[in-house]
Amino acid sequence: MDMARSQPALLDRDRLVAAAFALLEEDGLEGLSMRPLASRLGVQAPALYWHVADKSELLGLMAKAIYAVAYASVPAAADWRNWLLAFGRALRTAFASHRDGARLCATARAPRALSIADHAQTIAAPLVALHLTEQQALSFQASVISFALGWASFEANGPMHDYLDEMLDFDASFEIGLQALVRGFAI
Amino acid sequence: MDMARSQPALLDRDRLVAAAFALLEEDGLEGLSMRPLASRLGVQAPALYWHVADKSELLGLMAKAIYAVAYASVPAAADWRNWLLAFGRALRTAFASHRDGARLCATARAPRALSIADHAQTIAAPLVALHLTEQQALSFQASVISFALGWASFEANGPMHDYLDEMLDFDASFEIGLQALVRGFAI
DNA sequence: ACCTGAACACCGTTCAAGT
DNA sequence: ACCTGAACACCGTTCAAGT
Repeated sequence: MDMARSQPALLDRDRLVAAAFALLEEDGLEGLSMRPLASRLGVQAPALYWHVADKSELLGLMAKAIYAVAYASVPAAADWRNWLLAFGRALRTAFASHRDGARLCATARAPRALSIADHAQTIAAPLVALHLTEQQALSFQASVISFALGWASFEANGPMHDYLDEMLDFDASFEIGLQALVRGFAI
Repeated sequence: MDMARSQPALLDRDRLVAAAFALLEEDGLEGLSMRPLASRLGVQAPALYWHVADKSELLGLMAKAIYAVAYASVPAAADWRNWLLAFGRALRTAFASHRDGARLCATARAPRALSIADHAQTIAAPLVALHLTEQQALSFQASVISFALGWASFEANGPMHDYLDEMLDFDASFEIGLQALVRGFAI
């Protein structure tokens, strides 16, 4: 009835996270605060706390979304090494696809997992399908994530980037490191 | 003369950074703020801005100190692979030796380097002495730092740590990743 | 069930002024 | 040269109260 209120419709976690990403893009991680986020959603700041326990939960949801994109964009692979290579590249892309994405993921506390064992299985699944044990799958994945996250952190660090840019080919060196890592895993 | 004022003596950057580390240990990265830091030094908050341009410079100095400890603790090595292995372990130890050390280093912007070329040479020196080119030295080091920083970030992430602790041996998996990485570098 | 208004206890930083 | 006092423009979060 009231078409004048063109704004909100529904305020759920998904809209909240989407608006948070938009704000992140515009103002960076330091600009991502509750009051501007609320006003972007046509609402007062305390309203956000109905949908989310606190800011750190929001950051956790954002990090989770970034990882989800990376996992989803790994194509089917012929063997576990190729899966890990594609996963590493997908992670780097996912971190770089949002302003301060790497810093966000390095800062964010992991969202409380539902069932621990279930979740581990889900994460390990694509590698277990390619004949790794669950232990190996988790261990190798942890290494690839660490490498990609650390690398993306450096790349996004302004002064560090400018400093290294003159003597380092970021794309080529990332590729060298990733391939060294994945090739070095023994089973 | 005035022994009652047992406090400050001198307020220089070194005392500032030392106090900041002490505060970090007690209250973590979110507790590291300018007013408590100042009062710990027996001074008002604005006084800090005489010694440091802003908080991000302070964080940069802290990160630099952590890296300096890691570099200094790498023993002489017989070849560049062993140097990189020792460096990777030293980094992990250095990050873990302060509460939120990894998050601090992932967040901090690099301090403005003096002379770019000089600094690169200094950093590359131990590896160049072991017969790598400066390009290789910087590239391989960047990969090892990325891996160690990313790994330490995970390890320090409370929920993530608890979640993975049941099915992952952190020490062993770090060693596997580091060795895979360093062994994989070709020259 | 979902949101507002008002408040609490903080932040980082600037700047005139003191010594 | 080094520091204080006071202020500005913010924070995250709680909580009673509204609808």
